[in-house]
Amino acid sequence: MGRWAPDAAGRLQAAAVELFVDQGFAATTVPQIAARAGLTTRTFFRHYTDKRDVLFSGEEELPDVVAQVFSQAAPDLSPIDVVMHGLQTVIAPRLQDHHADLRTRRDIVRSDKGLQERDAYKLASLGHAATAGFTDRGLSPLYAATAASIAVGVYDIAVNLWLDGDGTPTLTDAVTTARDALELIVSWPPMGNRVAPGREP
Amino acid sequence: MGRWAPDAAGRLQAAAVELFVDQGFAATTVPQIAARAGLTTRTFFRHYTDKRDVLFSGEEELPDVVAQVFSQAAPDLSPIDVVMHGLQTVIAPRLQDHHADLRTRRDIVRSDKGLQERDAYKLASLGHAATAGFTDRGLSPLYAATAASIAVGVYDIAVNLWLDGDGTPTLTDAVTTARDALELIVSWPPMGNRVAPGREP
DNA sequence: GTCTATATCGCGATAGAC
DNA sequence: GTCTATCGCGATATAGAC
Repeated sequence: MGRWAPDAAGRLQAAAVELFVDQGFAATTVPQIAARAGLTTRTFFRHYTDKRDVLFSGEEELPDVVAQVFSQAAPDLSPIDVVMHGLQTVIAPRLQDHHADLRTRRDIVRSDKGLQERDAYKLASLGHAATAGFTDRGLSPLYAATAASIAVGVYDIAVNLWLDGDGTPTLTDAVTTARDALELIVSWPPMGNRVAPGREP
Repeated sequence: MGRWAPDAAGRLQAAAVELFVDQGFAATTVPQIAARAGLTTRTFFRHYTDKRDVLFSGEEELPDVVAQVFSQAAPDLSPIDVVMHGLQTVIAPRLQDHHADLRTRRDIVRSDKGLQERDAYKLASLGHAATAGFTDRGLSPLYAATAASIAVGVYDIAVNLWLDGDGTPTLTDAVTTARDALELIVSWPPMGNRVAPGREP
């Protein structure tokens, strides 16, 4: 392509993030974004379905990535180990080099309710993909949904834990931390069997 | 009797649901909804912040309900038991008489991506409220977020399980079923090679 | 209640790339 | 030529301002 400057989508995204950081998401209009990228409003909407979408590009692949995780996981792994295997070997490597960008993105998302909605939806979509993957492995709908819910929870908590810090510990470490927390909460000693009452393990 | 027919919000909601079922969410305009309720577009937006909001009224109270759950729970309950106690004694009773309406609503929500986004956001908001509740009980941020994630997962899975059926088994039964599934998945006997090193079973 | 900004999208035209 | 990305115009509806 020669008539047009290359990577229109990328330029639009860069322009959008700059403007969002600078003047806020709500105060930024699509015409502003398009103008800064040297394009028209109409072209913006050809690359992104709406104004929020510019912050979520690249995440449409995630369902495919999830499918890839399940196709690679050994058939005799426990559901939790499938989750851990997928997060450690496929998801974490995709994110770990973008700590700063992801943190900037998280700050923008947190500033606007509409973006938080889209973010929550993307997480739920991940869950649906995981449910399908577990169903393919032979789990019942109930167990598949449960395992997927755990997967989404561990992923979300781990990523946010990782973004709260400066990148170390790594996302891989955070995933393990989140899984350990999950197992601890689920196996929290009932009040009758508690050895050391009142102590948070 | 005043100058206006009573329960404008209720009439708007009823009109909206009828139109959504009839012609779909996207194809229904706010002026249509308002006209069917005998009101103006402006009045619609005085009662609901946007077109989607008409399907989510009554859920703003949920964070308050969650706070109520935590204030009522015995201080020595395990996190999971707090979740179970809250779902069984506070949440389930509020929903159990609206099986048919909630199912209609779920069908509408599933028909539109924007509604699914709002739905996912509401669930995430519940999670934030639960995180705050667990933090108030003295849990660390990590454990509070983990317990809240479990709470949201059990709630979501239980409600959908309940709505998949005809109302029996009850929502209370579904909550127990969801918790049992969670414990089974988490304690699934390990069978394969571990990806993450250093874990003691 | 009225007025208006602006998000969103359909349609036809255009300008190079192959 | 055909294909694809872009442009320009315009229409509609949401949503908020006055």
